Amino acid sequence: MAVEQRRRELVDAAVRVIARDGVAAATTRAIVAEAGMSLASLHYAFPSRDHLLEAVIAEVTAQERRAAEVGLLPLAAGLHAGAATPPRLEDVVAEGLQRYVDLLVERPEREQALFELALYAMRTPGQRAALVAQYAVYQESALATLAAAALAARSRWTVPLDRAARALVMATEGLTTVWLADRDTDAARETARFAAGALAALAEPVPGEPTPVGAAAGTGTAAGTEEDARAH
Amino acid sequence: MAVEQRRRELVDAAVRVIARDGVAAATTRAIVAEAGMSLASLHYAFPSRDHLLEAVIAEVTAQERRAAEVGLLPLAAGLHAGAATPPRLEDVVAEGLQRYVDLLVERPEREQALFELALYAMRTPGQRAALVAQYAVYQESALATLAAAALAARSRWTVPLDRAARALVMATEGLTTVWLADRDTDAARETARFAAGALAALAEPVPGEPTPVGAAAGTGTAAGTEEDARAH
DNA sequence: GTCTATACACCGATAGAC
DNA sequence: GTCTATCGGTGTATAGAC
Repeated sequence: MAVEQRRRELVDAAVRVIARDGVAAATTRAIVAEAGMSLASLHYAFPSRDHLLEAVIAEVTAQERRAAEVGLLPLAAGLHAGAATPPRLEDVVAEGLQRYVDLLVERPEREQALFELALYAMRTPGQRAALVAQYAVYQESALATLAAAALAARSRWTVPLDRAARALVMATEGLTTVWLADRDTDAARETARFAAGALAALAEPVPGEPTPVGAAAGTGTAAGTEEDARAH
Repeated sequence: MAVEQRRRELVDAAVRVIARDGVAAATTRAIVAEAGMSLASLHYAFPSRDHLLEAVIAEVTAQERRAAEVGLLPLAAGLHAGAATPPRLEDVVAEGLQRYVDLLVERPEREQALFELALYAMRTPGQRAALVAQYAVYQESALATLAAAALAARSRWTVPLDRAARALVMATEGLTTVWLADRDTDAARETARFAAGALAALAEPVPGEPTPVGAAAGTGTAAGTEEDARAH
């Protein structure tokens, strides 16, 4: 087997173990058992466990990026469709955050694993770069999402977009942390709506465009917005 | 030595080790070395490492509660002083969040340790109760702080207070997570101000009271607000 | 390249002398 | 109550046969 292929399989196996049992349980033995190979193969493909985990962080970061890009597609599609009365920005953002909560409730292990990996990276000297890259992806995704959302709602941001994006990342991280602790989904949805309103207040309608009248909730066209903003 | 005293010393030692080196490094041996006692003493005072860590979580939770109560004092003092023109609620909340950022920048190990303990509790079956208690304290502290802040700013909340409190907890957790990852203090302060504005929008001035005119920033009387909201 | 076997350190927990 | 000494298990990493 090619070394590259073996590396990929090991990383995938490590991702599964970490999601299921946590970083602490992701021992070299547990990972090779999951991958169905021998212990020595791991040290042939990677010089150490830390190097393998570094590759794991890079891989999940890349996955987040892909998920964010895919998540933007339905939003872009919604742009072409409804040219008459655009949805309210608050509703677009809220819909996206609700989608994110769906994702969170559906696969909490993934979010928890991402947190554990981030904390592991904070404690491990050589992993800071990987950690920074991870959050840079969150920030970029949030930025792209907010830009697309404003376009869909015929609005423009009244603050520098990176500031709004950072606020969205903060909200998503906070939402995740608290939900992981108390598992109160209803409360999380409420808080998500609050965050959407707060973010939407940072934008204004573009003049000379058709403005949304009333609550344009449920148009459905602009769905799928922020599962990407943080994607996980 | 009394067993109770020994337990206290072990818990304190464990807190120091965890803050310095993380939960994974808080082995029984590392803890007793920090406490300056023998390995057997730990198992005399606690039946297992997990039981000790449970006591650790309870202890830091109690510390958070005390920190929150102490943090409310200056706010209450500010109430008596400035009866003329109350500060704007947004400024009161912002000031408190800035204080929290100060705390975060000053002692990041503590915040990181709290996250690690929370994740440990999520993974360990018998520790869910301790985890829920931890976040209940955050929620209570946020609630008390927002109530006091509204009083100081002669305002009243237009949404159920527990909803606003949860939003504050979310903001604080998100602020912490992102800052721990990227260490961008300026961005954190900016985001904190955004969160303060968003929260203040959930309240309105109490009619028949003197309303604040202009930006009443820098009165200083209502300082020390939310280091308590999440306290850590 | 891939395996088995193993080195060596450290883990949580306990036995048993004092 | 407190200690030293040690058990059984598991961790990462490697040696060496194939």
